[in-house]
Amino acid sequence: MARVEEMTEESASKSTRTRARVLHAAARAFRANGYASTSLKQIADHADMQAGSLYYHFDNKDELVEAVLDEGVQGAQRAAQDAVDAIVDAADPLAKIESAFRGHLAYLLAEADFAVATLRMLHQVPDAIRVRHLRKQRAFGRFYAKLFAAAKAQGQIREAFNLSALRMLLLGALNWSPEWYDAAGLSPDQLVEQLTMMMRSGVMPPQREPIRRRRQTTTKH
Amino acid sequence: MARVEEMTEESASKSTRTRARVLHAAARAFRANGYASTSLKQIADHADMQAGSLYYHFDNKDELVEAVLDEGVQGAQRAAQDAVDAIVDAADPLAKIESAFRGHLAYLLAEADFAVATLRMLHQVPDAIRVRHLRKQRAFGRFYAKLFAAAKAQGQIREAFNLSALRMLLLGALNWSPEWYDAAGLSPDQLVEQLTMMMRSGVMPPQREPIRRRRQTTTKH
DNA sequence: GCTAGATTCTAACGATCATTAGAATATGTG
DNA sequence: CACATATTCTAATGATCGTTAGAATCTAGC
Repeated sequence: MARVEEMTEESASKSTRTRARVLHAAARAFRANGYASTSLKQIADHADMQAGSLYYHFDNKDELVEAVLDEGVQGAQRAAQDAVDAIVDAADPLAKIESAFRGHLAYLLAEADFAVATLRMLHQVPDAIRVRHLRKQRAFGRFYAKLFAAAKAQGQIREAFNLSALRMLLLGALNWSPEWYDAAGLSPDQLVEQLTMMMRSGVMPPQREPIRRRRQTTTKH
Repeated sequence: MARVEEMTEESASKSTRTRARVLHAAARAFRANGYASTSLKQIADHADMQAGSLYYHFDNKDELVEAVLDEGVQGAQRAAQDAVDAIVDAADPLAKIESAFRGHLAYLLAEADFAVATLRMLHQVPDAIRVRHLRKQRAFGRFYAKLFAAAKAQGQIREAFNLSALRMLLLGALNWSPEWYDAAGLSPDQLVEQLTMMMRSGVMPPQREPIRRRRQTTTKH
């Protein structure tokens, strides 16, 4: 339950610190190879132990992977929540969403082992684990849903938008970014700025004539 | 090389048709369980054969998974390309992008076994396969890059946008949608409309005063 | 430094799985 | 029908891996 970062501090007992070391090793290995093709030996190698010794800290592979999943989703949620709490301007809900995105993406890119492993392994883990994990992910979804509902209530999102679809599209853009992000280009905050710039006002330059609405585009025949 | 749909036609030889059946079975199994934890027995069950018989059509598991990956990326690219070719209005590059999105997403949701298996397995397959697959994916990326470059050249995308980041964010939104899409809500085309509506003009209602630009939002302390 | 408890290691087990060789069967053609 | 070829099946092999039990080692408090 405690945060992984806390578990690595000196004050923690040896057992707790070793457990955290194993967890990081597991996250790294799971991120690289997925669930099934990551062997306990690989994890143990990363953690400087023998495979059998892992069983002193975790009952089995499933419990280990579930701990990684938990940290991945809860870490992202914590990062987004903290970023929202830092926004004081209650009159600008869109700014809260943008701040959540910044915190969220910063976690995705910084703690990429946990975050990416979590996103990638969802469909590889045993059913019981996936069901429990999806519950936690939906809680995270509700957190964002509230932010979007508030923005719409304040008139910052047009009626034409389906809030659920809009939210999932934007979160998809975020969640996918670790797959291609390369620091050589933009910083994480600059990347979020690209996303929020589009979200707020779109990509097109300001136009004089009313925006051309098109339901169906011209097609050949 | 031939399209999978063609391989199921009566005209094709028995071997070719069986190969297509195996490919579909593999896509379904790989989508559900990922690469490593999908056994050849599971694939064979879906295809009504014995595991050993698969080897008459494929040299090994790797060749089978690579065929699935190929179909997944090439099918999506074909769908997007065909949709673009159907647009006649060369003066509206954004309309081409939107049409590509429609074709692309339609494939993602319709041929979900291949498309989703491909997206999910990228990081689970052996290195050599992943390297080859990434090459094909980058070709698909260049296809979209040209569309975006044309839109910017025509002044449909503001200078402030980083074309590469914008493209990857939007494709991320698309690629992620099979993870949550549920036909109960919007149709695929309606979903793309939500995305393109945001892309063109953003979520905010038209405003009298100039759009408030904010690089940094107010934070506590 | 002795001792009990905590932690890690070693060595084996049983299960699963990709792969293979050869036997068995199906198919199309004369 | 007969035969060659194409296709599928059966059964076994070897490798990998999660898991376990018990021995070995380390650690903290007296």
